[in-house]
Amino acid sequence: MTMRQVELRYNPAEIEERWQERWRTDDIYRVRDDDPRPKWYELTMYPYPSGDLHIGHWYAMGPSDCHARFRRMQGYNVLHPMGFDAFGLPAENAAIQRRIHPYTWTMGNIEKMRGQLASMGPVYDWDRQLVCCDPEYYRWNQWFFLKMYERGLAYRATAPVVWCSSCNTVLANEQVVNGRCERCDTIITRRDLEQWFLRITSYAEELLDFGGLIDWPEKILIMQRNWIGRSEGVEIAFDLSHLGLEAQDIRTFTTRIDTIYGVTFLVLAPEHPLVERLTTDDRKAEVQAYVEEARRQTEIERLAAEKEKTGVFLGSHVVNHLNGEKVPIFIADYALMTYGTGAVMGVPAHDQRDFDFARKFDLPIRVVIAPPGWAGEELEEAYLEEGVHTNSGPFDGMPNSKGKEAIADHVEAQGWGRRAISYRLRDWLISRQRYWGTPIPMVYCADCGVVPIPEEDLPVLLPSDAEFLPTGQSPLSLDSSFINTPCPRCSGPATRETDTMDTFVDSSWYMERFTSPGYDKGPFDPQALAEWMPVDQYTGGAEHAVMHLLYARFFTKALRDMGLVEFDEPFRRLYNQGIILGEDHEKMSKSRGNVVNPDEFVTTLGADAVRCFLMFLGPWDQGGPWSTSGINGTARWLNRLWELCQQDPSSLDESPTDETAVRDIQRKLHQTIKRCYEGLDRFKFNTTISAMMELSNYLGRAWNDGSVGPATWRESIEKLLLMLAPVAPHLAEELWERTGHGYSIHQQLFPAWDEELAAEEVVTLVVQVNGKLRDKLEVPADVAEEEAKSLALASPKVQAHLGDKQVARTIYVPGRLVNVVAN
RNA sequence: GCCGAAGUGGCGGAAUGGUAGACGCGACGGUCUCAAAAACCGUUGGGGGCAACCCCGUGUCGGUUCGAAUCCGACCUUCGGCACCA
Repeated sequence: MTMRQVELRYNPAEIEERWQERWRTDDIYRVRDDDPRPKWYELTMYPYPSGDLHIGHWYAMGPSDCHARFRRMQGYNVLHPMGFDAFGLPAENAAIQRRIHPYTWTMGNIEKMRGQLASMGPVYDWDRQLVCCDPEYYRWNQWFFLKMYERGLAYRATAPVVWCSSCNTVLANEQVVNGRCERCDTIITRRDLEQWFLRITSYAEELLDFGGLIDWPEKILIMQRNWIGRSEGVEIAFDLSHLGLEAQDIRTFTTRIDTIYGVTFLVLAPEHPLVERLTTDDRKAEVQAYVEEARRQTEIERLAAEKEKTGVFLGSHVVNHLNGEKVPIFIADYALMTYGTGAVMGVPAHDQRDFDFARKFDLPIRVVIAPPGWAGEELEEAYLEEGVHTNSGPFDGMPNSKGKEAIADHVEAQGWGRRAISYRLRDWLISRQRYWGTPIPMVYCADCGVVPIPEEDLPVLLPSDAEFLPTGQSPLSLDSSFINTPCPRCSGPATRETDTMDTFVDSSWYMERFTSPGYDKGPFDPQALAEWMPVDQYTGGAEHAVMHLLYARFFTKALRDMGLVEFDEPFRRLYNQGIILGEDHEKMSKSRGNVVNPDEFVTTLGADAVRCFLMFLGPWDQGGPWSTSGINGTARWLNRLWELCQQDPSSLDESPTDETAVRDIQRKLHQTIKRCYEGLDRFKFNTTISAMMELSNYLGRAWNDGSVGPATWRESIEKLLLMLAPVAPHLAEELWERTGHGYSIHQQLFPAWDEELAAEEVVTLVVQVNGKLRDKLEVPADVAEEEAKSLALASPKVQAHLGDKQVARTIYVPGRLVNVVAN
């Protein structure tokens, strides 16, 4: 395929490099905390330093840089910083595979990416760069951890954790995708380990309150709401006292207490602590086999398309307090130990899963909520709708919506249970069996137990001489000089925690660190924090809808309760850009061979052309396919601007005779300013650029006609360049200089528009007959209704279409349309 | 299965109750050139007509309205997210 390419009249590489150098030496993007202008903090999610700035990064960062530049031109003091999410697994894999230290690998990548980022021509103030593998950064991770530990927000627990045998690491539940490791796609297994957790669940209720957010996509709020998964119900006990065990009952959680009389069995999660005690001798072998199977099953279960219900009877029974009935106890993998109490009351008539289970095991299906017109016949499937209580003792005849409350009251009065709220959200597992992360600042002493490292001994540094084994075992756990340390409390021999923290800890507070990145008396300078936070506009991919954003919100609330910050939410507004696809409209991937390398286009067509095309290709939030011929279009436009803006207006006639042409060009100019202002304000980059293209086309025609004077021309070009500045910063600066303006265009305000100049004097009045377009009339914009209607009726075309029909009514939309309704 | 987003020319898209297809790509025709590329000018939703013009057209079917790409209902398709949540 031969690719035709624009031949530029200018050398973008030369211009861009020169201006980037100039901006750097003049420090025009330095951000000052004490600037009197109103502040605007615009943040793009910082990238992982993979070593290559791909087109996806450009798509995230180019338009957000443009938006930040627009806010500068609106007169804000804009903080738009950049840093690197520098801890994480790939560095460790590189260490294992290529014997490069993760630090060396990471810092080398950062250097390379800084160069690539700089080639975009962004407004980043590099003095504020933040790299979270820097000990001066991660010491504060450790400090926060200690603060949380003090307040009971960090705790250690044994938990069946998800294990990826390929990454050799524990995964958070949230990091498992369809039973596979999110990162490497390996099928996961399970392991029991002592882990550190952060108690995000204590903030579940507050995290559901989005009141402090201004402009977040509804979609993200829905995802977070579903993720937290609040449900109201009743925790109710089933009696075990007849068995003479130390456990007197089994507690279950239900949202359908109204169906309690329909319980015909009980299901425990296979991992439930009571399983062993409740299994009768004759069932032991079968139960044990099932438990083992279930633990292994995470591997298999997701692979089965439609899973049939499985389970095993334990041999014992519980008693339903409400009707005194004995019902059998099963274990089944559809009961999850991680949700509710790990036990489910089985109501087959009114829950589809229970229904399927009962069918499979031949258990009774008792209707307790009668469907309308039900005459006692058997159900074909679970009945989930509203109905009237039946087979429900004293509650018979009551509508179940009422019964729900009445039964809950009864249960609470009898002391069998209580109303409760259950969340799907689980605590945040932060332990990672890895080297390349923040060491968890804890020590284990034989005498004193778990002892936190004293604050003054932070940071606990990662040892630089760690050994990386090809097995992927945690280098810290093999490093005796790291592990062995005197106990901070008794000075006796002790060992360090060898786990490091999830990298989401780093990103939970980095936006605060950006306000004072060099500060060493605390995680951030309280004054700078007060000046800048919260982030006014956060942008990034929707893939972080839940985890990162929820963790950062949690951190902020926890820090607030420690008195460290004074706001409730870290990100006031959020905007998610879409995904840039390959030229074949598929997701870019090496295996598809459709990956676009931005550097090639930067070299040949310039960063401005790449920025422009990424913004032009479609609405930013929808993403869309890259197009190699499409970028030619934007390059061609910039090329035309190069020519157009440098036309010498002194050759134009000083006193143009064509007053209308002058008025028309002013109107177009002011309409364009308005459209661009509003477009940039709302991330509508594609239509903003279209508007500028329309203006430049218009100016081009005016030039050819010679219909305007030099003053109008100069004003138009000047304002066009100002509008271009956030979009194509290099070219705008170059042309600004070449048109005799003072340095720098990036310290100018965005042009204002004049509503009167933008207003149309003559409008096209659309004339319809019965809703079909029949004529167009040029009329004054302020035409009166009666005038418009009579003009419309007088139109010969309208008359022709009316024939001998009677005009029933006439609709008038001021300045737009007349619709003649006739029959 | 559930939740969410989206379906408009050959392609990316514009128009969020009032001229469907702005802007751009591609294609076609022309200018320039020995020639090509680039650049510049013009045409470009489909069908009919010599023409003025007419008919059809925004995933499908129905509805509301003087008027629907836009609002409502049902369905189909694609993409993204979550998955036994008791």
